[in-house]
Amino acid sequence: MNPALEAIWNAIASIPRGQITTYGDVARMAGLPGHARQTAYALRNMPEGMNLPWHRVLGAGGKIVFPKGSKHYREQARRLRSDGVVVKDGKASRELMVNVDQY
DNA sequence: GAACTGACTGTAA
DNA sequence: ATTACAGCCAGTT
Repeated sequence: MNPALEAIWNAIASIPRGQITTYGDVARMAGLPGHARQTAYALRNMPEGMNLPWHRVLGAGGKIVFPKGSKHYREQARRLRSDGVVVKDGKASRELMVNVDQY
């Protein structure tokens, strides 16, 4: 298959609950620096069955890349909050998750 | 192989 | 804060 995509999927799967990252970071984790868009491609074309925490992947600065109010946008925001991540005005923050982890 | 495309990113106005 | 634009790079036309 495509080893690059598998590396990316693998990297995403390794993101701990309550933690967030960016497209560029995922690419770097997968050993593909500068391939942020490849991460996007991998997410877009990910198989149905594999339950990846795709919602923990955000754009640079921790912001949701989908158009605000779009279906995907709401979905991602919901999942993030479900992870204990604070989402404010399209941007996700890890600040409160520290507290969550402590309890 | 050229042209386009995009769940990206950083810089500039 | 918002918008435009130019790099970016693999995949698809």
